[in-house]
Amino acid sequence: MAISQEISYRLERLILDGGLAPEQKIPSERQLATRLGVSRAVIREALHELQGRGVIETRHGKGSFVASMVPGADDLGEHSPLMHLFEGHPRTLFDLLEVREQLEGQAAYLAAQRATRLDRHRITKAFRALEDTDPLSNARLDHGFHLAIVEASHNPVLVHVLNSLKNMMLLTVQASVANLNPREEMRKKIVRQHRQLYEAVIAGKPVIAQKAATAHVRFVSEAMRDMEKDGGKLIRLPVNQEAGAEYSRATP
Amino acid sequence: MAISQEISYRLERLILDGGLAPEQKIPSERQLATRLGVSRAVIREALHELQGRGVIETRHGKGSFVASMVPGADDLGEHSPLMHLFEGHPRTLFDLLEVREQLEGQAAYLAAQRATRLDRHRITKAFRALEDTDPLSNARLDHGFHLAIVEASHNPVLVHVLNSLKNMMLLTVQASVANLNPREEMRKKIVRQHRQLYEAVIAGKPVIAQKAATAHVRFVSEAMRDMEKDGGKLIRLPVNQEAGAEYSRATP
DNA sequence: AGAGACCACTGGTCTGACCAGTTTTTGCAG
DNA sequence: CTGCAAAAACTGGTCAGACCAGTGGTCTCT
Repeated sequence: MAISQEISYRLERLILDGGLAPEQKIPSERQLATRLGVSRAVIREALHELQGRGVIETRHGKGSFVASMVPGADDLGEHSPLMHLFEGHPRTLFDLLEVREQLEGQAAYLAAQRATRLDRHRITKAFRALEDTDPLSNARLDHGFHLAIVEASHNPVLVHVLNSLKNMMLLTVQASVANLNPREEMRKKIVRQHRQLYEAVIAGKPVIAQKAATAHVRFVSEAMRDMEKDGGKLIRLPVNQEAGAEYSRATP
Repeated sequence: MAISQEISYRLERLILDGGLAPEQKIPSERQLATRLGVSRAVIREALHELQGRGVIETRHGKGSFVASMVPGADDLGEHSPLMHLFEGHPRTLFDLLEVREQLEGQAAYLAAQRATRLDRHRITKAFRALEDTDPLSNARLDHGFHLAIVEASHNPVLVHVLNSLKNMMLLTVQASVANLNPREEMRKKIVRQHRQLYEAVIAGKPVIAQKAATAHVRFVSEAMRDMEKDGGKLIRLPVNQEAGAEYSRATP
């Protein structure tokens, strides 16, 4: 098999397995060439192949980046993959949460089944960090906790899809906790939900973990819906890559 | 835009518009380079892009060819382009199915809840078409049926994610039915599962519909796992053709 | 006629150079 | 010291020419 193919496969595997997060920059062509001991031409051909598959995006003068959406899915268009969904559809956020509810549940289920000792350690660490922190920096830690569980599911597809959904959410409104934490009473409920989820996963109880996770997402979802109904506007972020990119970078 | 991109687009349109037939040979790299007045490197990059998209296939010493739509008569089965997903990491396909199982279930659940009269009509139409058809063209109809249900969920995110997953599957192996239908006994089981799913959705029974959908995907998944265990090769399918393309087009 | 050497294709890789955007560093002027 | 513009040091994009490695036809010699 051609070297360029092997390289493109290796890179794709790396990305699919979650080794490289969406929006993350991959090494420069010259670096890859040197590091893998091949010419730059081969690297370029491999990258073009991944580009054709929609796995990466390349920008002149900047570099190549892991595509933000599910690989193989994008129609390779010029504009952002899912932006058309957001035009004047107030439901979209809740559509996202609806799907997330399901997948977070599955992730929790699988994590309770499959978590290794290392996974449990990571989850515990993330949970502890989340427990004793000021609400301001909570968003990132909240993400870290859920991410640890998702990764413990040992399903790279699940990791990738949920990561994509989370990034999509960040493009529309700020993460859940930032919107809800201001209300002390809600904060307590969420903390309790986190604890239930945590304990179920660590104890290896799939069904309970799944229910805890779905209940948590649903709770957040409904809380947001209530907020919006009360006229409280959800915090909207500018629709550029900044938020998502920075968020990704900050949570490796 | 990069020249290599322009060329890849030009070639792709040429192929899709019928200017080049499947299995037909594409001019050699050196010829294209001379004729288009660019270096051979950019031609190679453009071709690799098309290769990544599954539009063409390239064989050392022979040339590049428009990808065939018919998977049957391929001698490439052994070292097929994307089998790498199985080498040393045989889980990936099943990771996909694992997630699909969950989401198809949710889609069925929501469809049973939310399907409008028009949705039911569409689903019924797709189901009827699927019922009385020769197994050869089944793959497309199978997609159509499931798609109708997913769309009836009225959750655009769900539609998009499932579409993505299905496209990812098409990148690795042909859709379920094409691989399983050859065994008459399995075909019957699948038909029965489809009927159960159909009736539950139309009858507006979410829980039953969900169970039918997840059971169906799981059945297919396990059947594929068995096939692979038995040494049976899964059939590969070019990406851009028929089922995949139509599936994408049908989700505006 | 058959077998094998040969040659003219094909794609695959390498090298090193230069062009074109982007970001960082530098260094001078205020 | 600050501010800002020039310069340097990145990034990917393109080009040229060379050589290696498979494929298939031809042509000769037996």
